[in-house]
Amino acid sequence: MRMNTKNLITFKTILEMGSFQKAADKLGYTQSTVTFQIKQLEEELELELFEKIGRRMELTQAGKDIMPYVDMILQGAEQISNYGKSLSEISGTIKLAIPDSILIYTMQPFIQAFRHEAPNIQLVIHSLQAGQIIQAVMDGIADIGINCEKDNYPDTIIHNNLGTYRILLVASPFMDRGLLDFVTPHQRKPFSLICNEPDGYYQLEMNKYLDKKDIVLNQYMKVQSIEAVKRCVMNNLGIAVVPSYSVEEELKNGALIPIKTELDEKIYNAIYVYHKNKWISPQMKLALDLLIKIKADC
Amino acid sequence: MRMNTKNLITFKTILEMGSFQKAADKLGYTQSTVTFQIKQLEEELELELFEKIGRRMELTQAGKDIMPYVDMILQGAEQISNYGKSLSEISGTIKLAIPDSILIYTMQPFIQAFRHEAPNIQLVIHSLQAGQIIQAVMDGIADIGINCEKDNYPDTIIHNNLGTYRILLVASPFMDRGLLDFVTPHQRKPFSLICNEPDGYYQLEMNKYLDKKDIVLNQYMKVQSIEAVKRCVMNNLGIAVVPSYSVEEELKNGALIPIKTELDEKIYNAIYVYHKNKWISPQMKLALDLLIKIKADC
DNA sequence: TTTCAAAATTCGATATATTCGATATATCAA
DNA sequence: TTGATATATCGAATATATCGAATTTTGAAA
Repeated sequence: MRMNTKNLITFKTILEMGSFQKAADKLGYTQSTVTFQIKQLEEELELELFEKIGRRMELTQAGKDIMPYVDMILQGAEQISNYGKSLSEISGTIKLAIPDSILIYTMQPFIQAFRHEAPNIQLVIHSLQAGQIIQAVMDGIADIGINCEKDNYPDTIIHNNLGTYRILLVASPFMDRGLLDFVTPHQRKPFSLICNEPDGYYQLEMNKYLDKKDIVLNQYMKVQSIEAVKRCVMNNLGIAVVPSYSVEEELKNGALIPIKTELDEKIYNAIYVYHKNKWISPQMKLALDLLIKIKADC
Repeated sequence: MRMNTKNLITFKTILEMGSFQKAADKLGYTQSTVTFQIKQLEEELELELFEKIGRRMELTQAGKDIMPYVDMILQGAEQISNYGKSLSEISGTIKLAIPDSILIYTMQPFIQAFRHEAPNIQLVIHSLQAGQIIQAVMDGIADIGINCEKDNYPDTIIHNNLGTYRILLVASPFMDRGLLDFVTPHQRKPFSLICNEPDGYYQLEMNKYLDKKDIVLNQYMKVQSIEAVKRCVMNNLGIAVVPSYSVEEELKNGALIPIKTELDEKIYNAIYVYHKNKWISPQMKLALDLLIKIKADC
């Protein structure tokens, strides 16, 4: 039952970095020290943690099974080391799983608020395929996931809606209205599609739609930010695909106009999910509280 | 964030034993080693754990505050060290708080079953006043409490009924029926009150009743076990106060007869309680499962 | 007040544990 | 086979933990 956090941290670092050598580099040890520490840990726990598969070290079943308890120990140690510290001082890590690109924009207010409230908590963002989010949360790879699906969760997963939004195609009000028919198929359009993330979710959805309709635009134009996208569209440099919430203001005051497409009705949800059985650390509580707060502000 | 279980165990042992010296004795260290370990722990955690109040070491507020996390760490370590072991091999401690004496009898089947299933889990039984049970569970002094009250629990406490029973005054069927009026006040009875636990709950309740009625018995007679009590009563050596469940068989076959008192209607409950926010370790789960199983068997 | 006993602390000596650096071994791919 | 990559082993240097003896602190008894 004798055990120390140093060896456990080395153990976790090996899993994170993928090799003894890289863990040694990260932790400032030599590789032989890491080998020694793991051997010592294995003796202390009376368990084999790794087995050599070829030139790779792989976690044994026992190693996988004890992970929740290793985390329990390290979490406990982390909480103690944060004792008495204010929100702006506490450290730790929160791992978010977010489906590729699209939702980053939605999450911006959250990420900013989080960094502001607790600058020392490391916010690790895994960008994953939408289908892998739940798995990541179930496996404990991510503490919190952001997902699009509204239903169909296993009951070990707690989920809450953060808001709904639509994908819109927008244009400048000075654009020739005759060119804005995006329903009739087989067209060639003499203007650009402006975007900031060509591989983003909106973009891909819209591309699929345009492909299906065989509507081809002049060229693609990539700019830095979604703000830049909007300004370009307002200056009639082309049209753009945007999430509805990002252009609400401009649609209201007429700086931008929506283009009718058959994608109009497509509604998306931003849902945050986390594992039911996970201990909610103060760090995680802060993240969840902020998600709810940001939602209320919208 | 560097920390080891050795120092934490020493820390916990000091609290348990009440002094550095006793902790050193228990753990097989010298006193100076314990001092060193605590000093080291304080440096690692960057916290003062003890303050000298006179010649006594008292836990600081910080010391109290971090206890849940210390427990979290030691629990985690315990689970790892139990990994792969069968139920009969796993170790650990479960602390029960039981109101003085009375319920020990009711708990006997549970205690036996528990010892049988997991002989290496130490079952610590705190005998407390009924009023202190909830507090003990809330303070984390006890993992599971057994209580008599049916309602009126704070919502941090989970409670479940284990069974109900009554207090009975029993006599031999050969006893002169004329002597068995325990309702009319101011009587002197020419026989003994037999009991095995003079300070037990039943006994005290019955004493109160007899005092109020001013019914005085010949003498008190103390025997070893509740089984002995029953045998004495059957042999007409006197009468006894017993919980109803312990004499069901004898009442049915007529070996004993109930004496009518105004206590007849008094119903007691055995309720087990535990803290909602506590992590339910496999050891604790076993205890809770057995409590439910024993209940079902009754 | 003085004295005593029960605790905790300090400190030097020593045994034990940790880390490094160099080298050996194993595996895969070319 | 050779080169690249990865872990294991071993001895020496260093750091840490423990003990035991002497010291200090404190409350209570004389």
